[in-house]
Parts: sequence; C-alpha cells; structure tokens
Amino acid sequence: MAIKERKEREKQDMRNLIIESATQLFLKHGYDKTSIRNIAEDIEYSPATIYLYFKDKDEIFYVIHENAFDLLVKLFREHDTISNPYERLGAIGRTYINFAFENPDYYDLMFIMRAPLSQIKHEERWNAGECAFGYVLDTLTQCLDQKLIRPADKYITAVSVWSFVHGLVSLYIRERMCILEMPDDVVRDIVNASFENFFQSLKT
Amino acid sequence: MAIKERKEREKQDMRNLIIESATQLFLKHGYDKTSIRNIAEDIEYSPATIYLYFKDKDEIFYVIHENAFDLLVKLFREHDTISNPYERLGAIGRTYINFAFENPDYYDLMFIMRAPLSQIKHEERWNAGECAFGYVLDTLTQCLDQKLIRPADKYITAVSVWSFVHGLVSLYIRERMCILEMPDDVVRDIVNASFENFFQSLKT
DNA sequence: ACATTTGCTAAACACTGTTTAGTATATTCA
DNA sequence: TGAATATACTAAACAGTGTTTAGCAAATGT
Repeated sequence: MAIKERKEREKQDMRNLIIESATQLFLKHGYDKTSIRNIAEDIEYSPATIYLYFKDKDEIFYVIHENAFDLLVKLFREHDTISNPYERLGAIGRTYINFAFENPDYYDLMFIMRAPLSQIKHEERWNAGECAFGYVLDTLTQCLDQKLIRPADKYITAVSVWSFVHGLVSLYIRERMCILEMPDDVVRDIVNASFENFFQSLKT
Repeated sequence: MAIKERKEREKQDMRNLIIESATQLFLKHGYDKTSIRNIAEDIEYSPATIYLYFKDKDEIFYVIHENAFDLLVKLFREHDTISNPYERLGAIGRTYINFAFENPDYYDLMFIMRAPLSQIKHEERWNAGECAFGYVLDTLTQCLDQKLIRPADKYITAVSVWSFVHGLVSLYIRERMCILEMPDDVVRDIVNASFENFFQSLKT
C-alpha cells in the first residue's frame, strides 16, 4: 500500500505549496491583500481547492504564525552560548526588538493580530509561543537564582520584561510613535535606548 | 439666511446620529460587525447616505477614536489635584490600565488598530493623542525637575513608561497573556503588580 | 411659477470568506 | 480487463463587505 503513503506525501506537498504562497503574499502585500482567491490564483488552483487542505483562512495563518515563532526561537537559541543569564537576557531582548524591526509583519501576526488565535484555542497548546516565553522565563529564573537582578516574583518579572519590549515595538509597528514627531531612525534609537535603560534598571 | 444655518445644524445632527449609532454598534459587536450597512439600517437610512456625511468608514472611526481620547484625557485630568508629580504619574498609570480593562474596544481603536490612522495623517495633528501624551510628558518632566525619579532623557523616560503600560494592556487585550495559563483575574493582578513594581523602580 | 440645488436611495461594482453540487480522473475489486 | 468506487478538483453560488453612480423627489432661490 505505497499509494497511501504517496497520497499522504502529495497532500503534505499541497499544504506546503499553499503555505509558501500565502507566506510570500503575506510578507509582500500584507494580511488583508492575502485573500484565498489571490493564493489560489498564485498556485494556479481554484479557491475551493484550498479548503480541501485547510479548514479556513485562520488555519493557514496559524501555520505561518508557528513558522514565525520557530524562526524567533532559533534566533533566541543562538544566545545559548552566553553563560551569564543576565547578559543572555540582554541579548534576547535586543534580538526580540531587532526581529520586530526586521519582520514587522511576522511580529504583527505573532503578537498583535487576532487571526491565528481561533486556531490556538483548538490546539492543545500554544506550542511555539510557549517555547519562546519559556526560554525567557528560564533565563529570568536563572538571573533571580544567581541574584543578578532585583528580587521579585518570576512571573511578574517575566511579564514586565515581555510587556516592556512588546510595548516598545508594537507602538512602533502600529505607528503610534508618530506623536514624538521625530524621524524614523531617531524613534528607533529611542526604542533601543529605552531598552538599554530598562535593562540596566533590572540589575541588583 | 437662517436656512443656511439650519442646514448646517441638520448636517451636524446627521453626523452625530451616525457617530452615535456607529459607537453603539462598535462597543456592542466590535469593529468588524460594525458595517456601513449595519449603521445605515440602525439609523434607518440607505448606506449611500452615510457617504454624504463621511468620506469613508475610517473617517467615522477617527471621530470615535477622538471621542475615546477625550474620555481618557478627562480621566487623566481628574488627577490634576495631586500636587506631587510622582504620585500623579502613578495615578495616571493606574487610570490608563483601568481604562484599558474597562474599555478594551476603545483602547484597541486608540492604540492598536490601523483603522483611524489614515485619517490622522490627513489631519494637521493627532490632537487628542498628542494631548494625552503631552499630559504624561509634562508630569514626567516635573518628576525629573524635582529629582523624584532616576535621571534620564525625558523622551526616553516617557516612551519607557508608555511602552510598559501599553505592553501590559495590549498583550492582555489581544489575548497573548494566555501563555501564563492562569485565570483572568490572576492575570489582571499580575498586570497591576507589574505596574506597581515598575513604578517603584522609577524612583530616585 | 419656474429653475436650480439639495437630500436621499436603488442598484451596481469589485471585492471578501466559504459552501455546494457536479465532473473528470485514479484506484480498487471482481 | 471491465465495472464500481473513491479521490481530486472546480464552477457557481451564497452572504457578506466598502464604495460609487445615476436618477428621483422635495426644498429652496429667483
């Protein structure tokens, strides 16, 4: 029954084809202009075909959402070699901000949009997101254990660090930093300086 | 020529009617389900009529957006009586977080959604937003002048404070705090505790 | 009283996500 | 190999969206 395996493979290939096209369209034209019909035209199939491989549009963007998290976690893991957890935390923070600046659409999908959330509720766990948050939580716990940062509840500290960097980049991405009336590169400098300032203030 | 004035008044009345209906639908059913057709049906006019009073859907939501800012600034101004700027800053922060928890749809429109932005670019200034941010900036400047908080650039401090509270409430509103796997009221407690912790750390 | 402007709407345009019914092709079984 | 079944796919439709156009009454100006 090798046919069944081939069919399984072909099904996965088609899913990949759809995801690749959707990702490309999403990164090039944004979420709104990535319609099922646009994806269908791009892969040269009818729109209805897409629904044979994905339940709905949200399921497609949930996969893209997970891929984006895999990418971020991979970038985080590059700092595994930094033995000092406080320094590692700083590196993770800078990587997070950099990721958001360089991949604003991915960041939006991961931490701002509602689109992939309906799917997350149907999955057993928010795997990728949990992984990224867990990585920060681990590093933070080590910082607290080694008394490298001011003592506090680890969840409060984790939420604080995450909220701070998320606040910085999400206000930037959703164009609220314009109230500063400063050029884009100056705003970015302020964001980076704000992080360094906050990071210093965490120290014991 | 009193007719011209009456017509002007009727035009403003119609605009108010549309805004009232849109606001009500928006707060009850959310942004997506507040369609031009739904508003039209609610006020018992044809959809095309709405376009005689507003350029597009974004312009309607820009007005709602401004009204929401007026409300927030009004809440801020209730703390004018607090003479100590550091204590006033704390009160503003708590009011901000409370506003977001109690009016998540307004908060979303004000600080997360893209909808009213196209309009903001056409206006000479982001009046209401600037007013709210200016209020925080003023209070912060007084804190720095009186050496009540750690010395730093005032813009960096302002962006830090704003980003921190925005990060907290926007992760909550856009349902990312679920990774904590804690009940809703516990998450809110963590948000509030995080703010108090951050607020303390600002002190000289 | 007649001409003009104003206020409004039915209908259409170009989209959207999604579902249904039906058609070819591929696979299975006798 | 030939008939029956299962699979892969799609045209067309449904119900919705924001927005524009053409035309019709009623109010207004002369």
